[in-house]
Amino acid sequence: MSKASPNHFIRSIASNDIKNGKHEYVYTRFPPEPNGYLHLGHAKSICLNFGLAKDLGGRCNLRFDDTNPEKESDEYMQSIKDSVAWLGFEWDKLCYASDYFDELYGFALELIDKGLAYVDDLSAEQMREYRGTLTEPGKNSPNRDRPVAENRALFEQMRDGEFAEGELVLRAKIDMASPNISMRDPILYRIRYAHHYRAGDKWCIYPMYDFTHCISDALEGITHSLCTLEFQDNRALYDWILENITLQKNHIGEAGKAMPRQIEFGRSNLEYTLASKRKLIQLVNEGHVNGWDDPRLTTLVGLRRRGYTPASIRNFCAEIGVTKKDSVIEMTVLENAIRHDLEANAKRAFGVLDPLKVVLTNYAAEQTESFVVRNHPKDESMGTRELPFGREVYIDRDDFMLDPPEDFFRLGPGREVRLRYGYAIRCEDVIQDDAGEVVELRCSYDPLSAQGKTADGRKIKGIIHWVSAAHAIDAEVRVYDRLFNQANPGALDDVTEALNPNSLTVFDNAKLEPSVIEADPQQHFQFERVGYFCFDSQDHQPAKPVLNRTVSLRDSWAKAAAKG
RNA sequence: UGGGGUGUGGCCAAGUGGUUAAGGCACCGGAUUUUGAUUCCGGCAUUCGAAGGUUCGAAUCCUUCCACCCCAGCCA
Repeated sequence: MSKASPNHFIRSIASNDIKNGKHEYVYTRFPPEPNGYLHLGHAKSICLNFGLAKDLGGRCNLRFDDTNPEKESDEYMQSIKDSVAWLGFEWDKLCYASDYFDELYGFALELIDKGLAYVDDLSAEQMREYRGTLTEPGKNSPNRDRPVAENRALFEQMRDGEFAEGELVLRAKIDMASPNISMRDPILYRIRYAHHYRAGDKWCIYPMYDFTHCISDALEGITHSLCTLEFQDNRALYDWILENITLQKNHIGEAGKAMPRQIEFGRSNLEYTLASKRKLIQLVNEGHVNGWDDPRLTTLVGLRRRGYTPASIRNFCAEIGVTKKDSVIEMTVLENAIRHDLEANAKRAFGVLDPLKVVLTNYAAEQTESFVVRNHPKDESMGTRELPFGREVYIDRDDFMLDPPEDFFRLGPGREVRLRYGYAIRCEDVIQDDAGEVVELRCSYDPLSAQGKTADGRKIKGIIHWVSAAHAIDAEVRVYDRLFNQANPGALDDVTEALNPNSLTVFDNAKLEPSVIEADPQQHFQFERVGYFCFDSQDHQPAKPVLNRTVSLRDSWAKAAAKG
């Protein structure tokens, strides 16, 4: 269901603003801080911002909100650019808040000159005391009425490096008694002697988010500034700043006939996953996962490595909607999105994860043949391939039971199944080792059972996949399960308590049909009856194939079996 | 207990005073099937956080109450 742009409250606001002539077109921005890797939550924001602009004929910038040099890096910035592009979006302009540092400084001076900002020397602790509490108003700083000229001189000295970190800050002069704590003389600039990954060492004062963001929006001509719910209180400050500085006409932008409007939407969390950067870093650093792109992570790089397609993530985002309510999405929604995409677009192949050897005792030892099979059961344009067959084949251990129940349609002693696209076989003998483990099956095949028919017209209910032993390619296949066994691991102080010990299962003796290895390494497969797979982007080599299971196929048998 | 938000089926989510409360995911039936997949068809909220009220008529308007989330970084 590639959803055609569902309507939601932000879309309604934006299209009304165009209809009413408030703006000529919509102009949005996706404003990440380059201090970590993007995850599924960011994908929602990316799809919202870029999608809105695309659908309404507007534009969208990628803007790095890089005002905190100690946490930001070029590596993160590059990765974010890659992920946005990978998701399939093109930014109108690539912007950096750090490119506005000169202008921002100028606006700060304007506020000082208007008596709307002052330099304060209260310590962090004192400032916290002066700020008051949720229920009590704050009180004015003794520096609040410092003369304009002095403020200006002090601020310039701050910029010139004449003070130590933490010694002075620039504050807006608003209202220490405001019930909205964001308005209690918020800090606009702080001193940081840190190297900025883009601005270098040019500055030792850096603007705060609230001061930077609204002005960046205005400078770019952003019409709709979309952000998450926790910024609702900050909106008053956003508006206050823009109302109190002098923007040139072109600052409001070619599109903008009015100031940008901040609109907040709810975050979406996925069950059994983590979005907190801090906790993700812990998992990476402590080695619980293998890097930011571990396929069990819902980082965009992780999902990509796992085999999720950009379209599936876009569809997922369309599916979950945009509202003013934080939501918790079930894992099946994401899985449905990728299954839906890959069902239509992935080539079929045979792969056996846990091989059990089957010898066809009445098939000549030297004989081989091959079957021409379709790459997709419903899409002829995906072509055909040749599937080699011989006396020995591998089947999946799951497809055999020593003492199967009646409704097990697969192989068991004396039972008959069809090797998909090939012959019907009957299990004549089971070979077990000393420990009782089944190590081989001796079967007879019915030479008259090709093409899905049988000579006597008997129906064969069970159909299983297989790989010719003589032609099989050895591979390592990694099968993933949820990383956590609790729906909301983020609520835990120590997320490692909720780690699922079985989140990764390695099948290091998997057998694949030979056509798989000839494929484009970017390709996605469906191993019939098993799931969707892709080559691992880090560890795969043609001589030593490594694949990831993106997601299993739906399995109503397993579901029924689990229910008992 | 200050301010800002949110409450529609298991999870999302349409709906903005007028016939039986969209749709997706999940779930339960059944059909088709050389993937126990896909596809198809059917079922799945007398009820919209609760209680009052207005109205011929309310999930939609009013009142009160309840629950949950966010805000007291020189983070974003």
